[in-house]
Amino acid sequence: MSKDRFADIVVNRPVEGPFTYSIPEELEDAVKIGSCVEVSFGPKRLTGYVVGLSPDCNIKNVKPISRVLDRSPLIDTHMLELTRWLSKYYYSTWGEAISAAVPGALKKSLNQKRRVSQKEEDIPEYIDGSDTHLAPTPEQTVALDQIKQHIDDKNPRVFLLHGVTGSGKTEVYLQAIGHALKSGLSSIVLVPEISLTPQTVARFKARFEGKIAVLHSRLTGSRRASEWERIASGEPCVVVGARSAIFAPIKDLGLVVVDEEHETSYKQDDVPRYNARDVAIKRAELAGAVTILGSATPSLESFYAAQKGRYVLIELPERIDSRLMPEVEIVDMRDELSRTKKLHIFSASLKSWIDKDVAEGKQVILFLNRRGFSTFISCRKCGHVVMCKRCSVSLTYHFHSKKLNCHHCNYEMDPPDICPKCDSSYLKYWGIGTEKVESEAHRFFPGARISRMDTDSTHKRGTHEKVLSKFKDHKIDILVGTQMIAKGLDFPKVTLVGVISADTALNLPDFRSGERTFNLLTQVAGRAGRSDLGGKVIIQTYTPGHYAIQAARTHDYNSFYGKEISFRKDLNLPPFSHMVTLNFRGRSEDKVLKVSESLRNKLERKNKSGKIEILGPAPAPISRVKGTYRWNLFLKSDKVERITALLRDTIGARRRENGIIVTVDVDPY
DNA sequence: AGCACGCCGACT
DNA sequence: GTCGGCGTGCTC
Repeated sequence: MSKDRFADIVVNRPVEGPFTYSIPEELEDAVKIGSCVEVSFGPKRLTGYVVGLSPDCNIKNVKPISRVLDRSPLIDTHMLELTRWLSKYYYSTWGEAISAAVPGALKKSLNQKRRVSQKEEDIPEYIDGSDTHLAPTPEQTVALDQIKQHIDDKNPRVFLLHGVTGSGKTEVYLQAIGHALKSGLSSIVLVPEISLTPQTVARFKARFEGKIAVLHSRLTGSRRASEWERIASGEPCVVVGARSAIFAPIKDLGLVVVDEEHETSYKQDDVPRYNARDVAIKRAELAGAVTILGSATPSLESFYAAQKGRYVLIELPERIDSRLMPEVEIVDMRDELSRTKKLHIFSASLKSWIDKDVAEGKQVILFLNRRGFSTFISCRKCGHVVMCKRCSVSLTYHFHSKKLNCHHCNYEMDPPDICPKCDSSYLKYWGIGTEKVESEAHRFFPGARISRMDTDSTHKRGTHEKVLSKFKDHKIDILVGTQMIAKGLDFPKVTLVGVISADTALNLPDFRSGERTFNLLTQVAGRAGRSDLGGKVIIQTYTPGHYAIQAARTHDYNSFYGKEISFRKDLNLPPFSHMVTLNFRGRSEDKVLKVSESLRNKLERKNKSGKIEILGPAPAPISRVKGTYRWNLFLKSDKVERITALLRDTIGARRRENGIIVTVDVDPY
């Protein structure tokens, strides 16, 4: 066999490769498939990845590889295959996909001296002591038997574990992971970034001491690199991490767990715009590993796949301790308005429940999905609304800073005394945010100890933890907050959760608003009644009849799913189709519109089979941000590949069209 | 993505 | 006559 003297290399740029470079003799032994190398690319020196080797090439002016950056390849052939798939599916280049899969810090630390990794003599053996486990319920036993069998058979099935908080999903994960470890197989556990807390990690560490590797986005560079290398060493282990942990360099993968699979934080918002849940399924498929998706409120996509038999559905219907679900009361704020002739933040029912619970020494959470004091100010004479100069959104009044603030570009200004349009002095502050809820709570419940938690209140480091621990110690009676307080927190003395308005999420211009609202309400409601004290949830809304709200009241996922899926079917929305969003951005709205229209026409002409539905251009939900205009095209089809093929044929890897920035988002979330 | 090249409008 | 706008094309 002749020597491989040339290497195919991809780079982290939006250019389709690979590009061929020659291998200098002195690098012959070091350049392998998966190697990370430095090459001169045009006028620049870039990091590239070797994706192929060959003895000859037919390109005239081949440049040599400058140097090799790693000792042994960072990426194995499985990871090459996965990133190749990812780049095709999510419409990025291969180099960009590989770059997303290899942590940046690792690339930098490659050439630094390595410390000899510490010997880990004190690792206790994996304890399979069933004494530390809760006795499995019949549902758990059935689920586990199936999962274990599939792990043993290297059968890459996807299991959808549907169960409320406390139904024992984590126990199923832990035992499945334990089973994989016994066979020498590693696991990856994906959790949403916000859930990657010391408490979560501790739960896994307690069971698999010494075998846990944590990949957190806030790990320092060297720490991240050392975790990466430890995983790559090949010892069976359990990787716990957020989105990018799906690329952990595990050798023998037996199981991938995606907890809270419906979470939007699994979607990366820059190139490559992948969804870690779907990458997880693909990775498991390539490795012959089992995937477990877990959620109390599965995404429509996943539940539909389970209904169709593509995934195995496992229902864990009861709370493991058979505690009752909290009672949910819906308050129709229209009645409230016509009865009192005034707009109150707290309905009569919510107010009396807060009074009662605080008096009884219990705790209350008040939830509102919106920061600030007043969400907009407008003129009573001419109707003018004070807007951000650069964005198409109203400015929110913040009480503590006494400023108007744009929630999109963070622009800040002093509130005007007179209407900027007609000079009248009849400016009225409208709309409620968490600040207003907090101040009204002080007014209505003067004896109570009240705190607020949202991104405004927790800017200073540590404030977040301080408020939470004060709440835990019951030094706070009423906690007001945004979704920040909706996730996973377990406060046994919280007996009442008030949702100030369920309508903020419901009225967003997005086909997933119903799903988001149901998820959010279910999540928030789960904060109440986590002890024998019981729980009560009060949801205030102007649209009490909406099925997302009604289903949240009865804790009935199936009823929600039934309504939502028929709506999706009627409009041919996911999961009945795949969607790709094209976003056009530029300083001239005229040009943005022209470019998007001309691309629409081009796509229309090439869409000969008519199997792709093209919608738009339509202004983006926030049509102007920081002075740039944004318009969208929506492409729908049965298969993503049909759409991306059409795009490759029209715009290729180009991300700019006549000076307008074009971004492609596959399966937007 | 950068960056060079190249072709038409308003300036010393 | 040229300076410079951005539209187009290339990177092994």
